[in-house]
Amino acid sequence: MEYTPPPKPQLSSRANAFSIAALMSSGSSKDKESPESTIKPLEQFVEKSSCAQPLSDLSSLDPHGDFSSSPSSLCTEPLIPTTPIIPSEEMAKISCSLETKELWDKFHELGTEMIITKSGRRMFPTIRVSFSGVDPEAKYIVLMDIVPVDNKRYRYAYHRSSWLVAGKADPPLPARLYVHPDSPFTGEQLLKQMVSFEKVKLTNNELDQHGHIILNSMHKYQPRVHIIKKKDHTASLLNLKSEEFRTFIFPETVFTAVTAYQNQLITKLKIDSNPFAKGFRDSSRLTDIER
Amino acid sequence: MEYTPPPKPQLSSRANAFSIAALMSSGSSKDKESPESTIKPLEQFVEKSSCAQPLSDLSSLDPHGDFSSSPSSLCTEPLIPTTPIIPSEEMAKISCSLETKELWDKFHELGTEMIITKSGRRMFPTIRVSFSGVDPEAKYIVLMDIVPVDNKRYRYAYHRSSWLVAGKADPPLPARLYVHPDSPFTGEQLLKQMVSFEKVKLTNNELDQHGHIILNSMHKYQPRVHIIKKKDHTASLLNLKSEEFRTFIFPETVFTAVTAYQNQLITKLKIDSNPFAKGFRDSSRLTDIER
DNA sequence: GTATTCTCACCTAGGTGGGAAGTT
DNA sequence: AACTTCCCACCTAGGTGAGAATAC
Repeated sequence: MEYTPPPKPQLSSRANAFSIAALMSSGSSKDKESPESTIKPLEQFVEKSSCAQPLSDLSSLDPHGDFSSSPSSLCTEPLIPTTPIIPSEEMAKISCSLETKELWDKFHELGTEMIITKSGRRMFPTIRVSFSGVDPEAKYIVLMDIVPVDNKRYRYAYHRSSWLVAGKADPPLPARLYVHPDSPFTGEQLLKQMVSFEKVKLTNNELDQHGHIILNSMHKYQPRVHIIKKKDHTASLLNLKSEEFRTFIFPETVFTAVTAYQNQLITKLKIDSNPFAKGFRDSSRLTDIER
Repeated sequence: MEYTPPPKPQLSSRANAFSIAALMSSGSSKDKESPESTIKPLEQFVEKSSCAQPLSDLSSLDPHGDFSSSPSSLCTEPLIPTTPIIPSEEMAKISCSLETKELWDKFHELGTEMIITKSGRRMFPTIRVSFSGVDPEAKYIVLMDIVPVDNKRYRYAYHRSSWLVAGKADPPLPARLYVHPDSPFTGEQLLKQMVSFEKVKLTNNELDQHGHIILNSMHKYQPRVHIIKKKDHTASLLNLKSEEFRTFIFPETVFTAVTAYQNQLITKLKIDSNPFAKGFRDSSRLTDIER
């Protein structure tokens, strides 16, 4: 039951918060303290997305609903953004697959929850993706963000073990991008190794200074993976328009942010599949007498 | 006594072995398995060094000899390489200081030893440097290597607690470069943050496949730090000639590679200053009775 | 009542030198 | 006799959910 990542070599990752400005100006900024004021809204990316699903279509709460009918973890279909933008022929070739799909599917069947804390909590399962169709000689920036699925707030009805709409969403929080810390990648690297977002952390602290992704508790979210082809001579935010984007969404990775697990089956699956929670597995807990 | 690095923000580092070819072709190769055959001899870099001390002058074994008379950890003097090469005006401005000088000095007084193992052992103390005089807008590759100080093999005379020459050096080993895994750096990053080589590992395994630095046991070595200004359009080994180099040597970081500590005072200083060895400090060891 | 925060035992992952055992 | 290898107890560093305490 414990989840062990497949043998494909992985790139390590380091926690890393980026503003678009820093990203574009240095090409590979590793500064951890990008000032909050320079972080630009997600929409700058969304408008250029080539594979972005209209998020209003993703609002099903039923864990056996729209998402579970998604046949594949490979996102290759160009979807219709509000302002349709056709990717270049070259970018259209790129595909991206979710390496951890099996485990995500198990969680998705139950209704995935992710803990958010003040200091930041990792996601489990981890988002790990592989790319194909990239140019081995080119350089790419790979990043992740997490966007609201709908405009609702939820609560969990323990007596019937299901999620209910509890009202309108809380005010939106500062949108943050998690640029994969090994960016920029060469296309050659992307073809050889999977990209793991294991170090990304989620927080409910609106004033977070660590660059973690800020979410509202009891709201439903969709992680997204973006890839940008980097041009060597682009060195400022102004050149952002000339970058080329693709956005990939894996519907089985949708989750509800919580400060404590609601569904006990989710707790059990986390304990059984996350190596760090091994101490809570039945066989290793001390009984009252042993203690 | 325990050494805590100063508060200046650090860049994390990841283990990383580079061939020059990979370094130059991708700009920032993160491939961990550079084929041995592509690793080029150190001399490609040495010939371009602007601050390389003639290593034959560094052969003193007496821990109170030449090195301790070195007045400063700031290496700014251009020294005379075999083929003198004048650094560009711009590169000549760069200076580099050893952030961990105080601790290195303590070890150097006793005669620093570094453990080498088959699987690779970290250095302690760690080499941590700060740069000044770099161009904030430029990109730099920062790397480290470790070169023999002389052509001798040594042994330790326990009864007199001193090192003796034991003969001629063993055959030289494949020279390896440790490119700092956060390379390339922007000049801006280098001015803000120190560069730490904490992840570099030393091995005595000539067939090492992990990219660790290979050393002969009972030989004396000098670590060196190199900085290369990276030009965006250079993308192959052929362009290496057009890169600009500076090399910095901190004589207080010279050490003898060993498979087990020889000088008990070195062991004691390691135990007292390396947090990972805390278990061996007097106060925390169990007596026979307690055990 | 519901949601959040905090501390804790219990893990993973991996860096230490000691010391026994092995090699040359 | 000198040197190397291997396993080990003991650390650092930090990721888990439980459950009590607190906040709203």
